[in-house]
Amino acid sequence: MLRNISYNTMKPTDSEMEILQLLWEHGPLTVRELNDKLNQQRRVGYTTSLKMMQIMTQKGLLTRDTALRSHIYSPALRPEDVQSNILDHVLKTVFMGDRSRLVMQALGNHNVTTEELSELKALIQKMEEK
Amino acid sequence: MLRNISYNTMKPTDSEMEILQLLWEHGPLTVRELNDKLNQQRRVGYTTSLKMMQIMTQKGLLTRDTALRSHIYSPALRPEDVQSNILDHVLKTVFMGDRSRLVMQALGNHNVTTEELSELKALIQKMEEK
DNA sequence: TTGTAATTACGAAAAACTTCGTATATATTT
DNA sequence: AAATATATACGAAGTTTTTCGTAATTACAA
Repeated sequence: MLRNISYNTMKPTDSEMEILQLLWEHGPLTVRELNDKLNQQRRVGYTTSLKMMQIMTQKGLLTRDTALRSHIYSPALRPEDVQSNILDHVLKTVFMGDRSRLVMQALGNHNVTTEELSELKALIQKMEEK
Repeated sequence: MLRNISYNTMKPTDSEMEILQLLWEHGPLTVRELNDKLNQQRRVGYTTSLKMMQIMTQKGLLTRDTALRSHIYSPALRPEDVQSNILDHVLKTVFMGDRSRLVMQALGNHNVTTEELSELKALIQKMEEK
């Protein structure tokens, strides 16, 4: 259960998402480690990453272990929860609440693997049973 | 066909989306009309709306007819195009490119009407045929 | 016609987000 | 032990977005 997380916290900015992504993917990291990974994507100063992560910790997006000199940061939220919240927001503000339109848009104009297709069919099956 | 539209233009801010939504829904509007509608949702000053719409026009998000004293503003982009662009962005930055995860998330935990279900099935059918 | 209301243009303050420099502390190396 | 390297804290500058006040202009009404 998520508690003490404000609505805004659940809608991270693009820069915050970059950091969350890396932490979700590569587990708990020090600032140094994260900054190195970030710099494989674009040039960012060390203290910039540090400051971002400190702010994100304050906002409740990250937690950190300060036992050692190099603090170790972890994401405070599960990807599903952030994804769900952002998608709801996009649904409301961009798609005027039209969920099937969103899904169509997500599927249409794109190559979908047969694997994805069967996943989808399974899900639909499950929904029809209710 | 979209011309001279930068990547950023296609990713409007939340405030810009509010205005686009109203224009998409209620057709071309004067600043006064739009500001009235906006104020049914939240308190916004008239000149705030005016400035936003002027900036959005400059960015290429809106067009305007200045023939009369009260300029008449229209959206410059079709909802589908903006929606598609934003969804691609969310897919990349929030869902790490995992499209079926996004679709599952959009469908899961929510009531989907039987109508939406058959729409979906039809779409899947179509995709399987290719 | 003179004053009142409504409109646009525009500058700039306010707020939110991003970036970094500097100071300070802690560890490591020579 | 002294010099060097690495870490955190923190203030503040830089950017972008949002908000609004004021001035100038145009229409409308008394």
